[in-house]
Amino acid sequence: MTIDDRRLRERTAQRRLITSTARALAEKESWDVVTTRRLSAEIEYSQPVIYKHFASLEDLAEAVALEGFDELTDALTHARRDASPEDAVGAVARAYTSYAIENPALYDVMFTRVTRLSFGGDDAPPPLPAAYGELRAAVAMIAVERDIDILTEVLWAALHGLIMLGRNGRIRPDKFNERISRLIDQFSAR
Amino acid sequence: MTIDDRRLRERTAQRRLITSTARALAEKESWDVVTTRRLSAEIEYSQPVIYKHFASLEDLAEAVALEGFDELTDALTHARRDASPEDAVGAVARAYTSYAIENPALYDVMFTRVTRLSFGGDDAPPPLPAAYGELRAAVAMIAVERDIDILTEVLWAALHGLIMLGRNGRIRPDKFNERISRLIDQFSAR
DNA sequence: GATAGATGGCTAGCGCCGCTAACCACTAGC
DNA sequence: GCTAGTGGTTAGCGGCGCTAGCCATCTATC
Repeated sequence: MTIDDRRLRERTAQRRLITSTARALAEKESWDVVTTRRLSAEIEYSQPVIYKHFASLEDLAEAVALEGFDELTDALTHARRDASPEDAVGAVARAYTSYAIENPALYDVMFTRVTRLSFGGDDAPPPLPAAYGELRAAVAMIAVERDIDILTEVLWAALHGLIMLGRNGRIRPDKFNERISRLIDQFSAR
Repeated sequence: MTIDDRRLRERTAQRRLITSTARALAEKESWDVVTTRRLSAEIEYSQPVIYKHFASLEDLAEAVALEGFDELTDALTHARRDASPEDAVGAVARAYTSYAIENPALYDVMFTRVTRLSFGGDDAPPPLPAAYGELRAAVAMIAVERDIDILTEVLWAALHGLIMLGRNGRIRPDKFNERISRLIDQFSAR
């Protein structure tokens, strides 16, 4: 089966070439330029090759987004592990926003471009509940008598909102850290 | 000058026909179907007519978005006026989310599709700071010793995040009111 | 080692998109 | 009644996502 092994290896390598090139291109320029023609030029294969791996450009974006959720979960896990229980929420929140800011195009595809991915149902891809779980575990440290899930969702929404509004110039570009601190303060209260 | 008057009237009427048709079409189906061809069919004029009013489809979307900010400001103003000072933040927050949920496509174009609109600079179109001002005025009622702008920005981000995450199935579809209540509670603390 | 089939990749093209050039009918003013 | 100008049209350019159909090369069988 070594021949089939090699073929599978080559196939997955080509798939990774496509996703990583798409991601890099989006990060370097924008998702708008990630077209099948441009992408095929970047990977030095013709357009139909892309469709051997993904049924549509939307599917490709979804695959990239899932990679992002894996990475994000890793970042949150490390942040939580390296912090004391009472600082966990703050550490995780800062790790979350850092990741979003350092990978704007990726964050964009994770939360704005791809809308098919759902966190809730039983059919949710594993990386999504995993990322949520990290956030939730940190929130649990300070929840006291409050509903952990409600609190997690609200905190998450606030972080997401700060990132999105900040990105589009809807709130002042500076003062980002002040806002995060204020947010954590408010959520630690009571 | 009655002839020029009539011409101006007809011209602004046609412009309004375009923007309102675009908005209705987006709300009925999606912004994806608001193409120059489809839109021209809906308004029963040819494509180039659209370009007599707007330099690009992006400009048209921007015009629709600005209408949205005007309406949103109105909604917030009324909510604040009809509430007691201590309930103002909650009332405005609920009015904000209601407006977003009742006009999903419009909210989408205001905050996601159109990214050129900036709130901060001196060149910001009036409707934007106006909407922000309403939110800020409500927050001022409960700010006590906290920085009003920081607090407003964080609250706004949280509302925006709740709307966006809720819309894409990233947080549980029910429990929306619980989250808003939790948010207001946390921000009223201290 | 020749042959038949499967595999990986290509070219070409369909129907759409945003946007524009060029033209035409009609209106308004002298 | 002629001349401008205005409001509208048709036709087309380059680019888009996606697919049909073809070809070369590699694999497995005899």
